[in-house]
Amino acid sequence: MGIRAQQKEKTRRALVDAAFNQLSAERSFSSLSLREVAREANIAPTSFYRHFKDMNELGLTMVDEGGLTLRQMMRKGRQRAEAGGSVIRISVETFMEVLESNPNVFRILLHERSGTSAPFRGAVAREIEHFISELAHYTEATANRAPDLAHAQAEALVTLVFNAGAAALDMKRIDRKALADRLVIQLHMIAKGADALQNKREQK
Amino acid sequence: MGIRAQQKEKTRRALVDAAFNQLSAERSFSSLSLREVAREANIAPTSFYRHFKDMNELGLTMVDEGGLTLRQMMRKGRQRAEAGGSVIRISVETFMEVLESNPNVFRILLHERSGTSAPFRGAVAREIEHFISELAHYTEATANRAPDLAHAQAEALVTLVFNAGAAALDMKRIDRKALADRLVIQLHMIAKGADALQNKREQK
DNA sequence: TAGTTGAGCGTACAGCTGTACGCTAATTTA
DNA sequence: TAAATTAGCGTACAGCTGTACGCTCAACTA
Repeated sequence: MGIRAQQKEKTRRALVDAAFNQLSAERSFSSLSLREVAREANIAPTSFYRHFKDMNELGLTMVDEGGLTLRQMMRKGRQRAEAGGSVIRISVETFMEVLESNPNVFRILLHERSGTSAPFRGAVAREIEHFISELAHYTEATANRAPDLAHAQAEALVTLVFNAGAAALDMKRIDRKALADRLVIQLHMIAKGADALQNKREQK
Repeated sequence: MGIRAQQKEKTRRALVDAAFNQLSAERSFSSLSLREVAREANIAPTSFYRHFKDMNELGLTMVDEGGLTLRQMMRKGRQRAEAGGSVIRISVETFMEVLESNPNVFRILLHERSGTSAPFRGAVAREIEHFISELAHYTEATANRAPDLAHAQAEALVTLVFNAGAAALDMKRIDRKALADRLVIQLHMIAKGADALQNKREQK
């Protein structure tokens, strides 16, 4: 890659990172201004346009990175689960770790599901949908679950985990522990309940 | 109440209603400006201050009204449940009805859990927490459930229902039906799972 | 090597924002 | 009835926003 393209990529990253860094409990992506992001990236406001058409396009890029993080998390979780132990507990632990090291990636996925443009919301929804069906297939295979049940189960699971994650983002470590424990219980409920529904069907 | 106080109350309502009316999938509360709200309420921007210190205070008022709606919903659900039938299905139906007739009340409770001030987020969290523990007590009483299990169950339930509600808000009616059906399945999973966990404890 | 490309900059502008200040006129109080 | 209160208004201003336009000069291409 030429010197020029290299520098361009570097600036682009600076913009994306600047945007991620400005996210916090009080600051949602949709409240960021183009100028703020450019400022944080040490770039003239007008130079922003050399990289993105507008803030929305920057946002879509960030959502894509969020999707990437989700896929990496899924892989990591599976690997750990293969080594044995409670799948639920391992999954929650993995999630909490990933959450802690990428808080702002999750802020985008968790908190930006309204108040933004339709394409943006669609992109977020698609990433999460993708994650859910990947999980559903996994459950279908390992627990021999009917497709519709597997999907409902996976969706419930992801909803609970992500919601807990959203709450955990702005908590002290000690409160997170309690939250994680309660989450494990809830996931157990779902697993047991899904088993029960599946058995009931098979008896018919 | 004097003529003066009456008129003041009327204007205040106009402001609150104006704010609610401006909410939509693309427009979150935190993106509303004081001037926009005043404009929609047919009031000079500076007159806003005769009623609220700032937008934040208006927001807190709106959250309070949201809490009121939740409590009314709970009462309505209980009444219907007493008449018999599947509690889960009745609850989902009630929720969907209330959601449909107060979409913007729910937008505040569902989508404004970040990107705003700490007091605001706290208020939203408190309303939802209140709703959860009311539900938990109900379950404790009717299903004779242990307190911690009842709370975990109620929390999971509310999380799933509210999340589904958030998704339903911007869906066509036909998609809502499918969503509601899946939600019913998920709630059944939780109920069955909670039963199973409770029984397991009692056997020990 | 000569010519082209393009990332980044500075200037400029219209449009929006929150809010300070002082006025009016209707209601309330004494 | 006279005085005090106050909801609502208009004007004004500084500070922010997105973005149009044209320049520079380092890197690339032929």
